[in-house]
Amino acid sequence: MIRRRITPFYYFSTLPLSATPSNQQLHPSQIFKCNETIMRLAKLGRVRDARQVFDSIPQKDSVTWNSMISGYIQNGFLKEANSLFNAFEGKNVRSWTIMLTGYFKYGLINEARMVFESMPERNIVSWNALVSGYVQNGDLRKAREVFDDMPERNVTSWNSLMTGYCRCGMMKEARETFDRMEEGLKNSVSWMVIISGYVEVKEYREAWGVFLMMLRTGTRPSQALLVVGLSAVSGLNDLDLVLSLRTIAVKLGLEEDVVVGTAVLNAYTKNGGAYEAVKFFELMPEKNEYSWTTMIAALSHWGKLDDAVALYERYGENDVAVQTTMMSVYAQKGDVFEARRTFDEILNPNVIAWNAMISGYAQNGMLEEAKEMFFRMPVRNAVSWAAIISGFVQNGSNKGALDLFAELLRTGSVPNYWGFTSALLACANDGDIESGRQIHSLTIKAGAQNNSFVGNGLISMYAKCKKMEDVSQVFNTMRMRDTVSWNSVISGFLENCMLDDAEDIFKKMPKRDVVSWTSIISAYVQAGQGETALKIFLDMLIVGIKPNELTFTSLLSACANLAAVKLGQQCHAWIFKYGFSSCLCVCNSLITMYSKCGSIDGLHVFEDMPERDIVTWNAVLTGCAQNGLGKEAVEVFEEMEAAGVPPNEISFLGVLGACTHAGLVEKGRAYFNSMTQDHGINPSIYHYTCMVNLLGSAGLLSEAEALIENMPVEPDSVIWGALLAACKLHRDMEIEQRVAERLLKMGHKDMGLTS
DNA sequence: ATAGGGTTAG
Repeated sequence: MIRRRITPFYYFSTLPLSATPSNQQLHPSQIFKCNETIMRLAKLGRVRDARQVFDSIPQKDSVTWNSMISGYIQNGFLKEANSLFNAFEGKNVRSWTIMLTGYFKYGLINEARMVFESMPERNIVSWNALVSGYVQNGDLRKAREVFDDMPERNVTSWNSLMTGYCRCGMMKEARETFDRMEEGLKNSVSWMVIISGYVEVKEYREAWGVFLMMLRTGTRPSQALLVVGLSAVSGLNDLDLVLSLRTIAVKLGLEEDVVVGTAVLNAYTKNGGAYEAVKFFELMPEKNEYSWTTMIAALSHWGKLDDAVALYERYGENDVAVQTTMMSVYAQKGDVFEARRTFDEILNPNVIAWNAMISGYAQNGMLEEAKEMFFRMPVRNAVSWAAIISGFVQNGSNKGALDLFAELLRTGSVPNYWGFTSALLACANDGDIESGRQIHSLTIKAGAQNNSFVGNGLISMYAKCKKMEDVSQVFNTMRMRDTVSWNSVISGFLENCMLDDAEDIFKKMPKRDVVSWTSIISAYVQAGQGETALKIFLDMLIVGIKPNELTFTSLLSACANLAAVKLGQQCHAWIFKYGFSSCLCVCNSLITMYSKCGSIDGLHVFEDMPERDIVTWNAVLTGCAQNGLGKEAVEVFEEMEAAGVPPNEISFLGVLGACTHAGLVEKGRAYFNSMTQDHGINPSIYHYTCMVNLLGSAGLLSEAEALIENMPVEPDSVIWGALLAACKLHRDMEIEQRVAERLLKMGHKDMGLTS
């Protein structure tokens, strides 16, 4: 919102207005200046001031009238625009065209069409405005109809139609239109529309192909085209291409240009060129808020949160985009108060900033605060809905999410597809088929059922509720079926243990992506068919799909279960090749795989890791313990504590097992006691079983028996079995007798074989 | 008066 102020004198200082009686003649150049003032004021949102100038002009020309009408339209005053239009006796084609675009701008398609029909004369610009109006309102059929009916067409007509196809993701039609254009007719906008259209639908190869085509025609790329080319390259994962575009930029004298520079920076960050990006950023001769935002956001995406903070402190200025990025950095660090402080520093927070704050709270489990912000924010959009509802879903409060969804319905708002998708996710998680069906019918009422996101949400919801007939029904009637839809059906079948059906769909789908391949691979891993999983993985490499971290995690778990260390090593090589050797979860799986295969190579992985989490430490710890390296495991545990990583339940299971192997009874006791005392973790039955093993193997059988008798959890057959085995080992007939009786009572006759 | 262009929230 732009606040209206009293018009300062200097706006009129060039005009003789205040001193001039309104009937005095103005020189044409003075009228020209007045007209300019009207346009400038309208652009600033100061329509009333513009109107004052308008009224004070004694002889208005057609530009004066048209500027004022257009000024009203720009600021949403359609009624005023219309009455001025009606009052204007000398209206010309331009006046009519302004009204036409005005009605289209606010979605009043019928009114716009009526203006067009009543026009006394039309030129090519009015026809183009009609095409573009339909395009902007998403009515491609009408746009095409008008385009075909036009008496003549120029480059703008063609570009408008193409823009329409691109906005609807109809790239085939867009390309046909582009190819139908005469070579000489194409201008830089035509190239831009088609290239950015491909980028929009993530068809970066195609986008880059067209860019190269353009270079071959000898077209000299403008600054904007270079930027679009860079955005195409940013999806291709090829740093050499970035370099080649930089070379072109140098040739065009645009290498120092901030906008081009920021696009280069962005391309580096999106292509995994972390080193290049940082170097380029530091050497940029001019940086603006866009450059800083891009660099900080990239650091944040790479998980280098502290570097992001450091860079922000270097920036030292206030800019909404930079601050918004920082809010999400702080939220990711778990420092939600710093995020809030940053938000409070923003002078005029926009929707994006509000949304960042909402999801920041939601990410940190502060749902009440998120909700408070949500209801307090001045303008809500699609993301606000998604943020708050999915915040509730992520915090396990599916009911809360659905209540919120209902509350939003009560406010009379019609949810958009993001709102629907989040609500459907809540139903899916909750297995709430009733609400799911209700939302399904709401999507149809709202005309959102053809949206691919909504459709995919419906598929997942029905799949989670085990309603596979409904899954098929939704899938078969979907208009916009994308790879995600196919993938959702596959994972639906897999969740319902229908591996054959899943494979059937996998074979039928037109375009398989990483997710499709990975889900089918992990399905075979989970079904215990590691060899098949590996075979499918090889097929995936052959067809040229780049695996992701999840693919490798699944694969490694297959290797681990097969104890196939050779294959595991082969995976390790692939992981290097595809650049996942620093990925936390992949490294964690590698460690687990090596230790389950009885190899110590996991320790090398561990040593080279740039960052470690609790899972990493536990993997090494239990790996050592399971491979008989009891002493080493204890060392790892101590190292972990020294590194400031608080141990969890699993760490204690590992270290207690290690103590048993190494015969460290005292140490084991101390760790067991520190669990509750120092870490506030209540020992589970498994921890007690570890203790029984520890005491039992040391021959402290009565102490072990007492421990079982006095523990706060119900003993099971496993823990008694452990004690029984220890009794047999140490030939303690008395306790063995008692334990055997206990086991017999529990209905287990031969527990001596366990443990 | 009609067509296009770098960053940020999920």
